[in-house]
Amino acid sequence: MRAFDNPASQGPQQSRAAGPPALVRKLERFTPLTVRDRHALAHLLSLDTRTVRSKSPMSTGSPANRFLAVMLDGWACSYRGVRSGNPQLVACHLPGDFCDLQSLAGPRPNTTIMLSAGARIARLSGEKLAMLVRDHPQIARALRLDSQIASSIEREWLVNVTRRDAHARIAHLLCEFIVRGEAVGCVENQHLPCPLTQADLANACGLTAVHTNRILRTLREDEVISWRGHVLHVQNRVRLATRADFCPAYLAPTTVSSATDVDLNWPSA
Amino acid sequence: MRAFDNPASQGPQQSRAAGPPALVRKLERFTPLTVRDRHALAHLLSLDTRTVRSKSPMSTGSPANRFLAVMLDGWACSYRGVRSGNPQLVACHLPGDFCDLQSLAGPRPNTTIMLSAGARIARLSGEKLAMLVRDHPQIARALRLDSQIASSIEREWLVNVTRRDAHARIAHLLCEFIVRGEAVGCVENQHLPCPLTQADLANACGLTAVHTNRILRTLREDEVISWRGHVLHVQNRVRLATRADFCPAYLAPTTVSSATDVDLNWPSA
DNA sequence: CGTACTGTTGATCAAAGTCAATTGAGGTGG
DNA sequence: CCACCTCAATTGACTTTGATCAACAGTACG
Repeated sequence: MRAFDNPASQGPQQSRAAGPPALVRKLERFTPLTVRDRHALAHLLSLDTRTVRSKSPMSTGSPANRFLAVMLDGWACSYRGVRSGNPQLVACHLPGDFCDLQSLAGPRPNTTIMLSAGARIARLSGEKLAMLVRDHPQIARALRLDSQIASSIEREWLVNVTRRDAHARIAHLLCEFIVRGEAVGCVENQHLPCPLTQADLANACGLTAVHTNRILRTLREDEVISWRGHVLHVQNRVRLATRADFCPAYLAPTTVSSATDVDLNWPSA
Repeated sequence: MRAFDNPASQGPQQSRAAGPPALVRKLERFTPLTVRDRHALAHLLSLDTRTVRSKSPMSTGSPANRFLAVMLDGWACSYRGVRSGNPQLVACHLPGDFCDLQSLAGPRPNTTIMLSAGARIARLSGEKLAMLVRDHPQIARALRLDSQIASSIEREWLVNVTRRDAHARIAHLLCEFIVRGEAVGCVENQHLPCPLTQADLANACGLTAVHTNRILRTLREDEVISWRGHVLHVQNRVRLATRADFCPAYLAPTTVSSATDVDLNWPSA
């Protein structure tokens, strides 16, 4: 079996309704885009797409021909391996997310990116991306804000695993998923397609799969969430957020006066 | 007592010998700099400096007048507070490090940066930084690489607290400090000035101060390290690295072909 | 010279890990 | 279409790591 189907084929399970690409949808939350912006972006995301049938590792291209992946559909997970023990899940990439901007510069040591079954990605060369941000300042601005959020999320994960008990960790991660999913239109009626296994969830939270299972059980028994067939359903959002000590501020763009925004945190060559 | 002494004064304890600023030294490890580059950088770092006498929080400026701090001497720590419990130490800034590039865009929610006693910083406005990277492409390139490493470190901390036991966590953090310290010329004969308290160390590793203390004791008893008067001394580096499962790859710049380096991961406005 | 951190040690306890066995579901090949 | 195989989920019994509570010593600094 090939890992990739032919570029034109569709994944077995669509987790997003048709419409603008998730990335476009997300960026428009940050800054208004012109029709031209939206068009350019959508076009770029349609040039070189791939769909995987089953869960499989993703390459970021050869050293000479590196590319950046944008999630169109399905999820990806970045794992960081260590000598002993399970790999650590360090990031989840939902539709509309970049699979680690930094991977353009080269693969990170000891980390692998796994695509969920049925995931669809768009591949972007560095040149294409550079052209895009050069010709579309609003998109560039939105991308900066988005990448700030991505780094904010990584930081929150660190806080999550160190400062919260197992119960709150799981709850917090689920809250994050729901909010991120909403931002890209993946949530319908509190239902979010989520291809992670319980072991993944455990690895993200620094717990064992066994313990994670028990916690999910109590969340189910308390009718806070249910999780059947790779779909997370949040039944009682308030209770979930309370248990998680969840504060969504880290997922919102830092409101930046346009004066200080220009070109600062992203020095260009 | 004022938090800041007058700009020209020296801190009470110099942790670095005189010479080029730590930042210059660090950047030169990435890419060769011209005399002009070095000069511009050193000049910029001399324009607006501050020294604190005692441990104190650092502001990143008013919304209208934000600045970026570069460590010249001493350390800074970024703490992320949570509702219940100790703040989490999310990053340490050694001489030559930026105190969170992102802070230029605005303060991060719930995080505070503390300067160690005797720390000296240079303050950089966004405009100044933008000019610098525009006029000095080699510096810009080095800054990109450096910021990649900074993000790599944050990721490693996540792995550290989730995938290693208390003993290895502490050892790993100390290994990191030594390697980072060496890169900026702060280590002399395996001695590194380190203003952290045991409680800080504990907060960085997701442990309690009590437990951290016990672990430091065993490390001392085994003659792996000693830690007296805010100076860390690594007596047996191999043993420390072994206990830590330490692999310094994440602290080294990803070797990047110059073809893919340009302007990609740092889209400019 | 006292006040407030910081470091140190002991005793006890609980949260989460480990080991092990079983069930269930989805995909594969005959 | 069914038998089979693998992976994911589930549950129980037991263990251990590191947290918690408490008290005290050393040290820096105003």
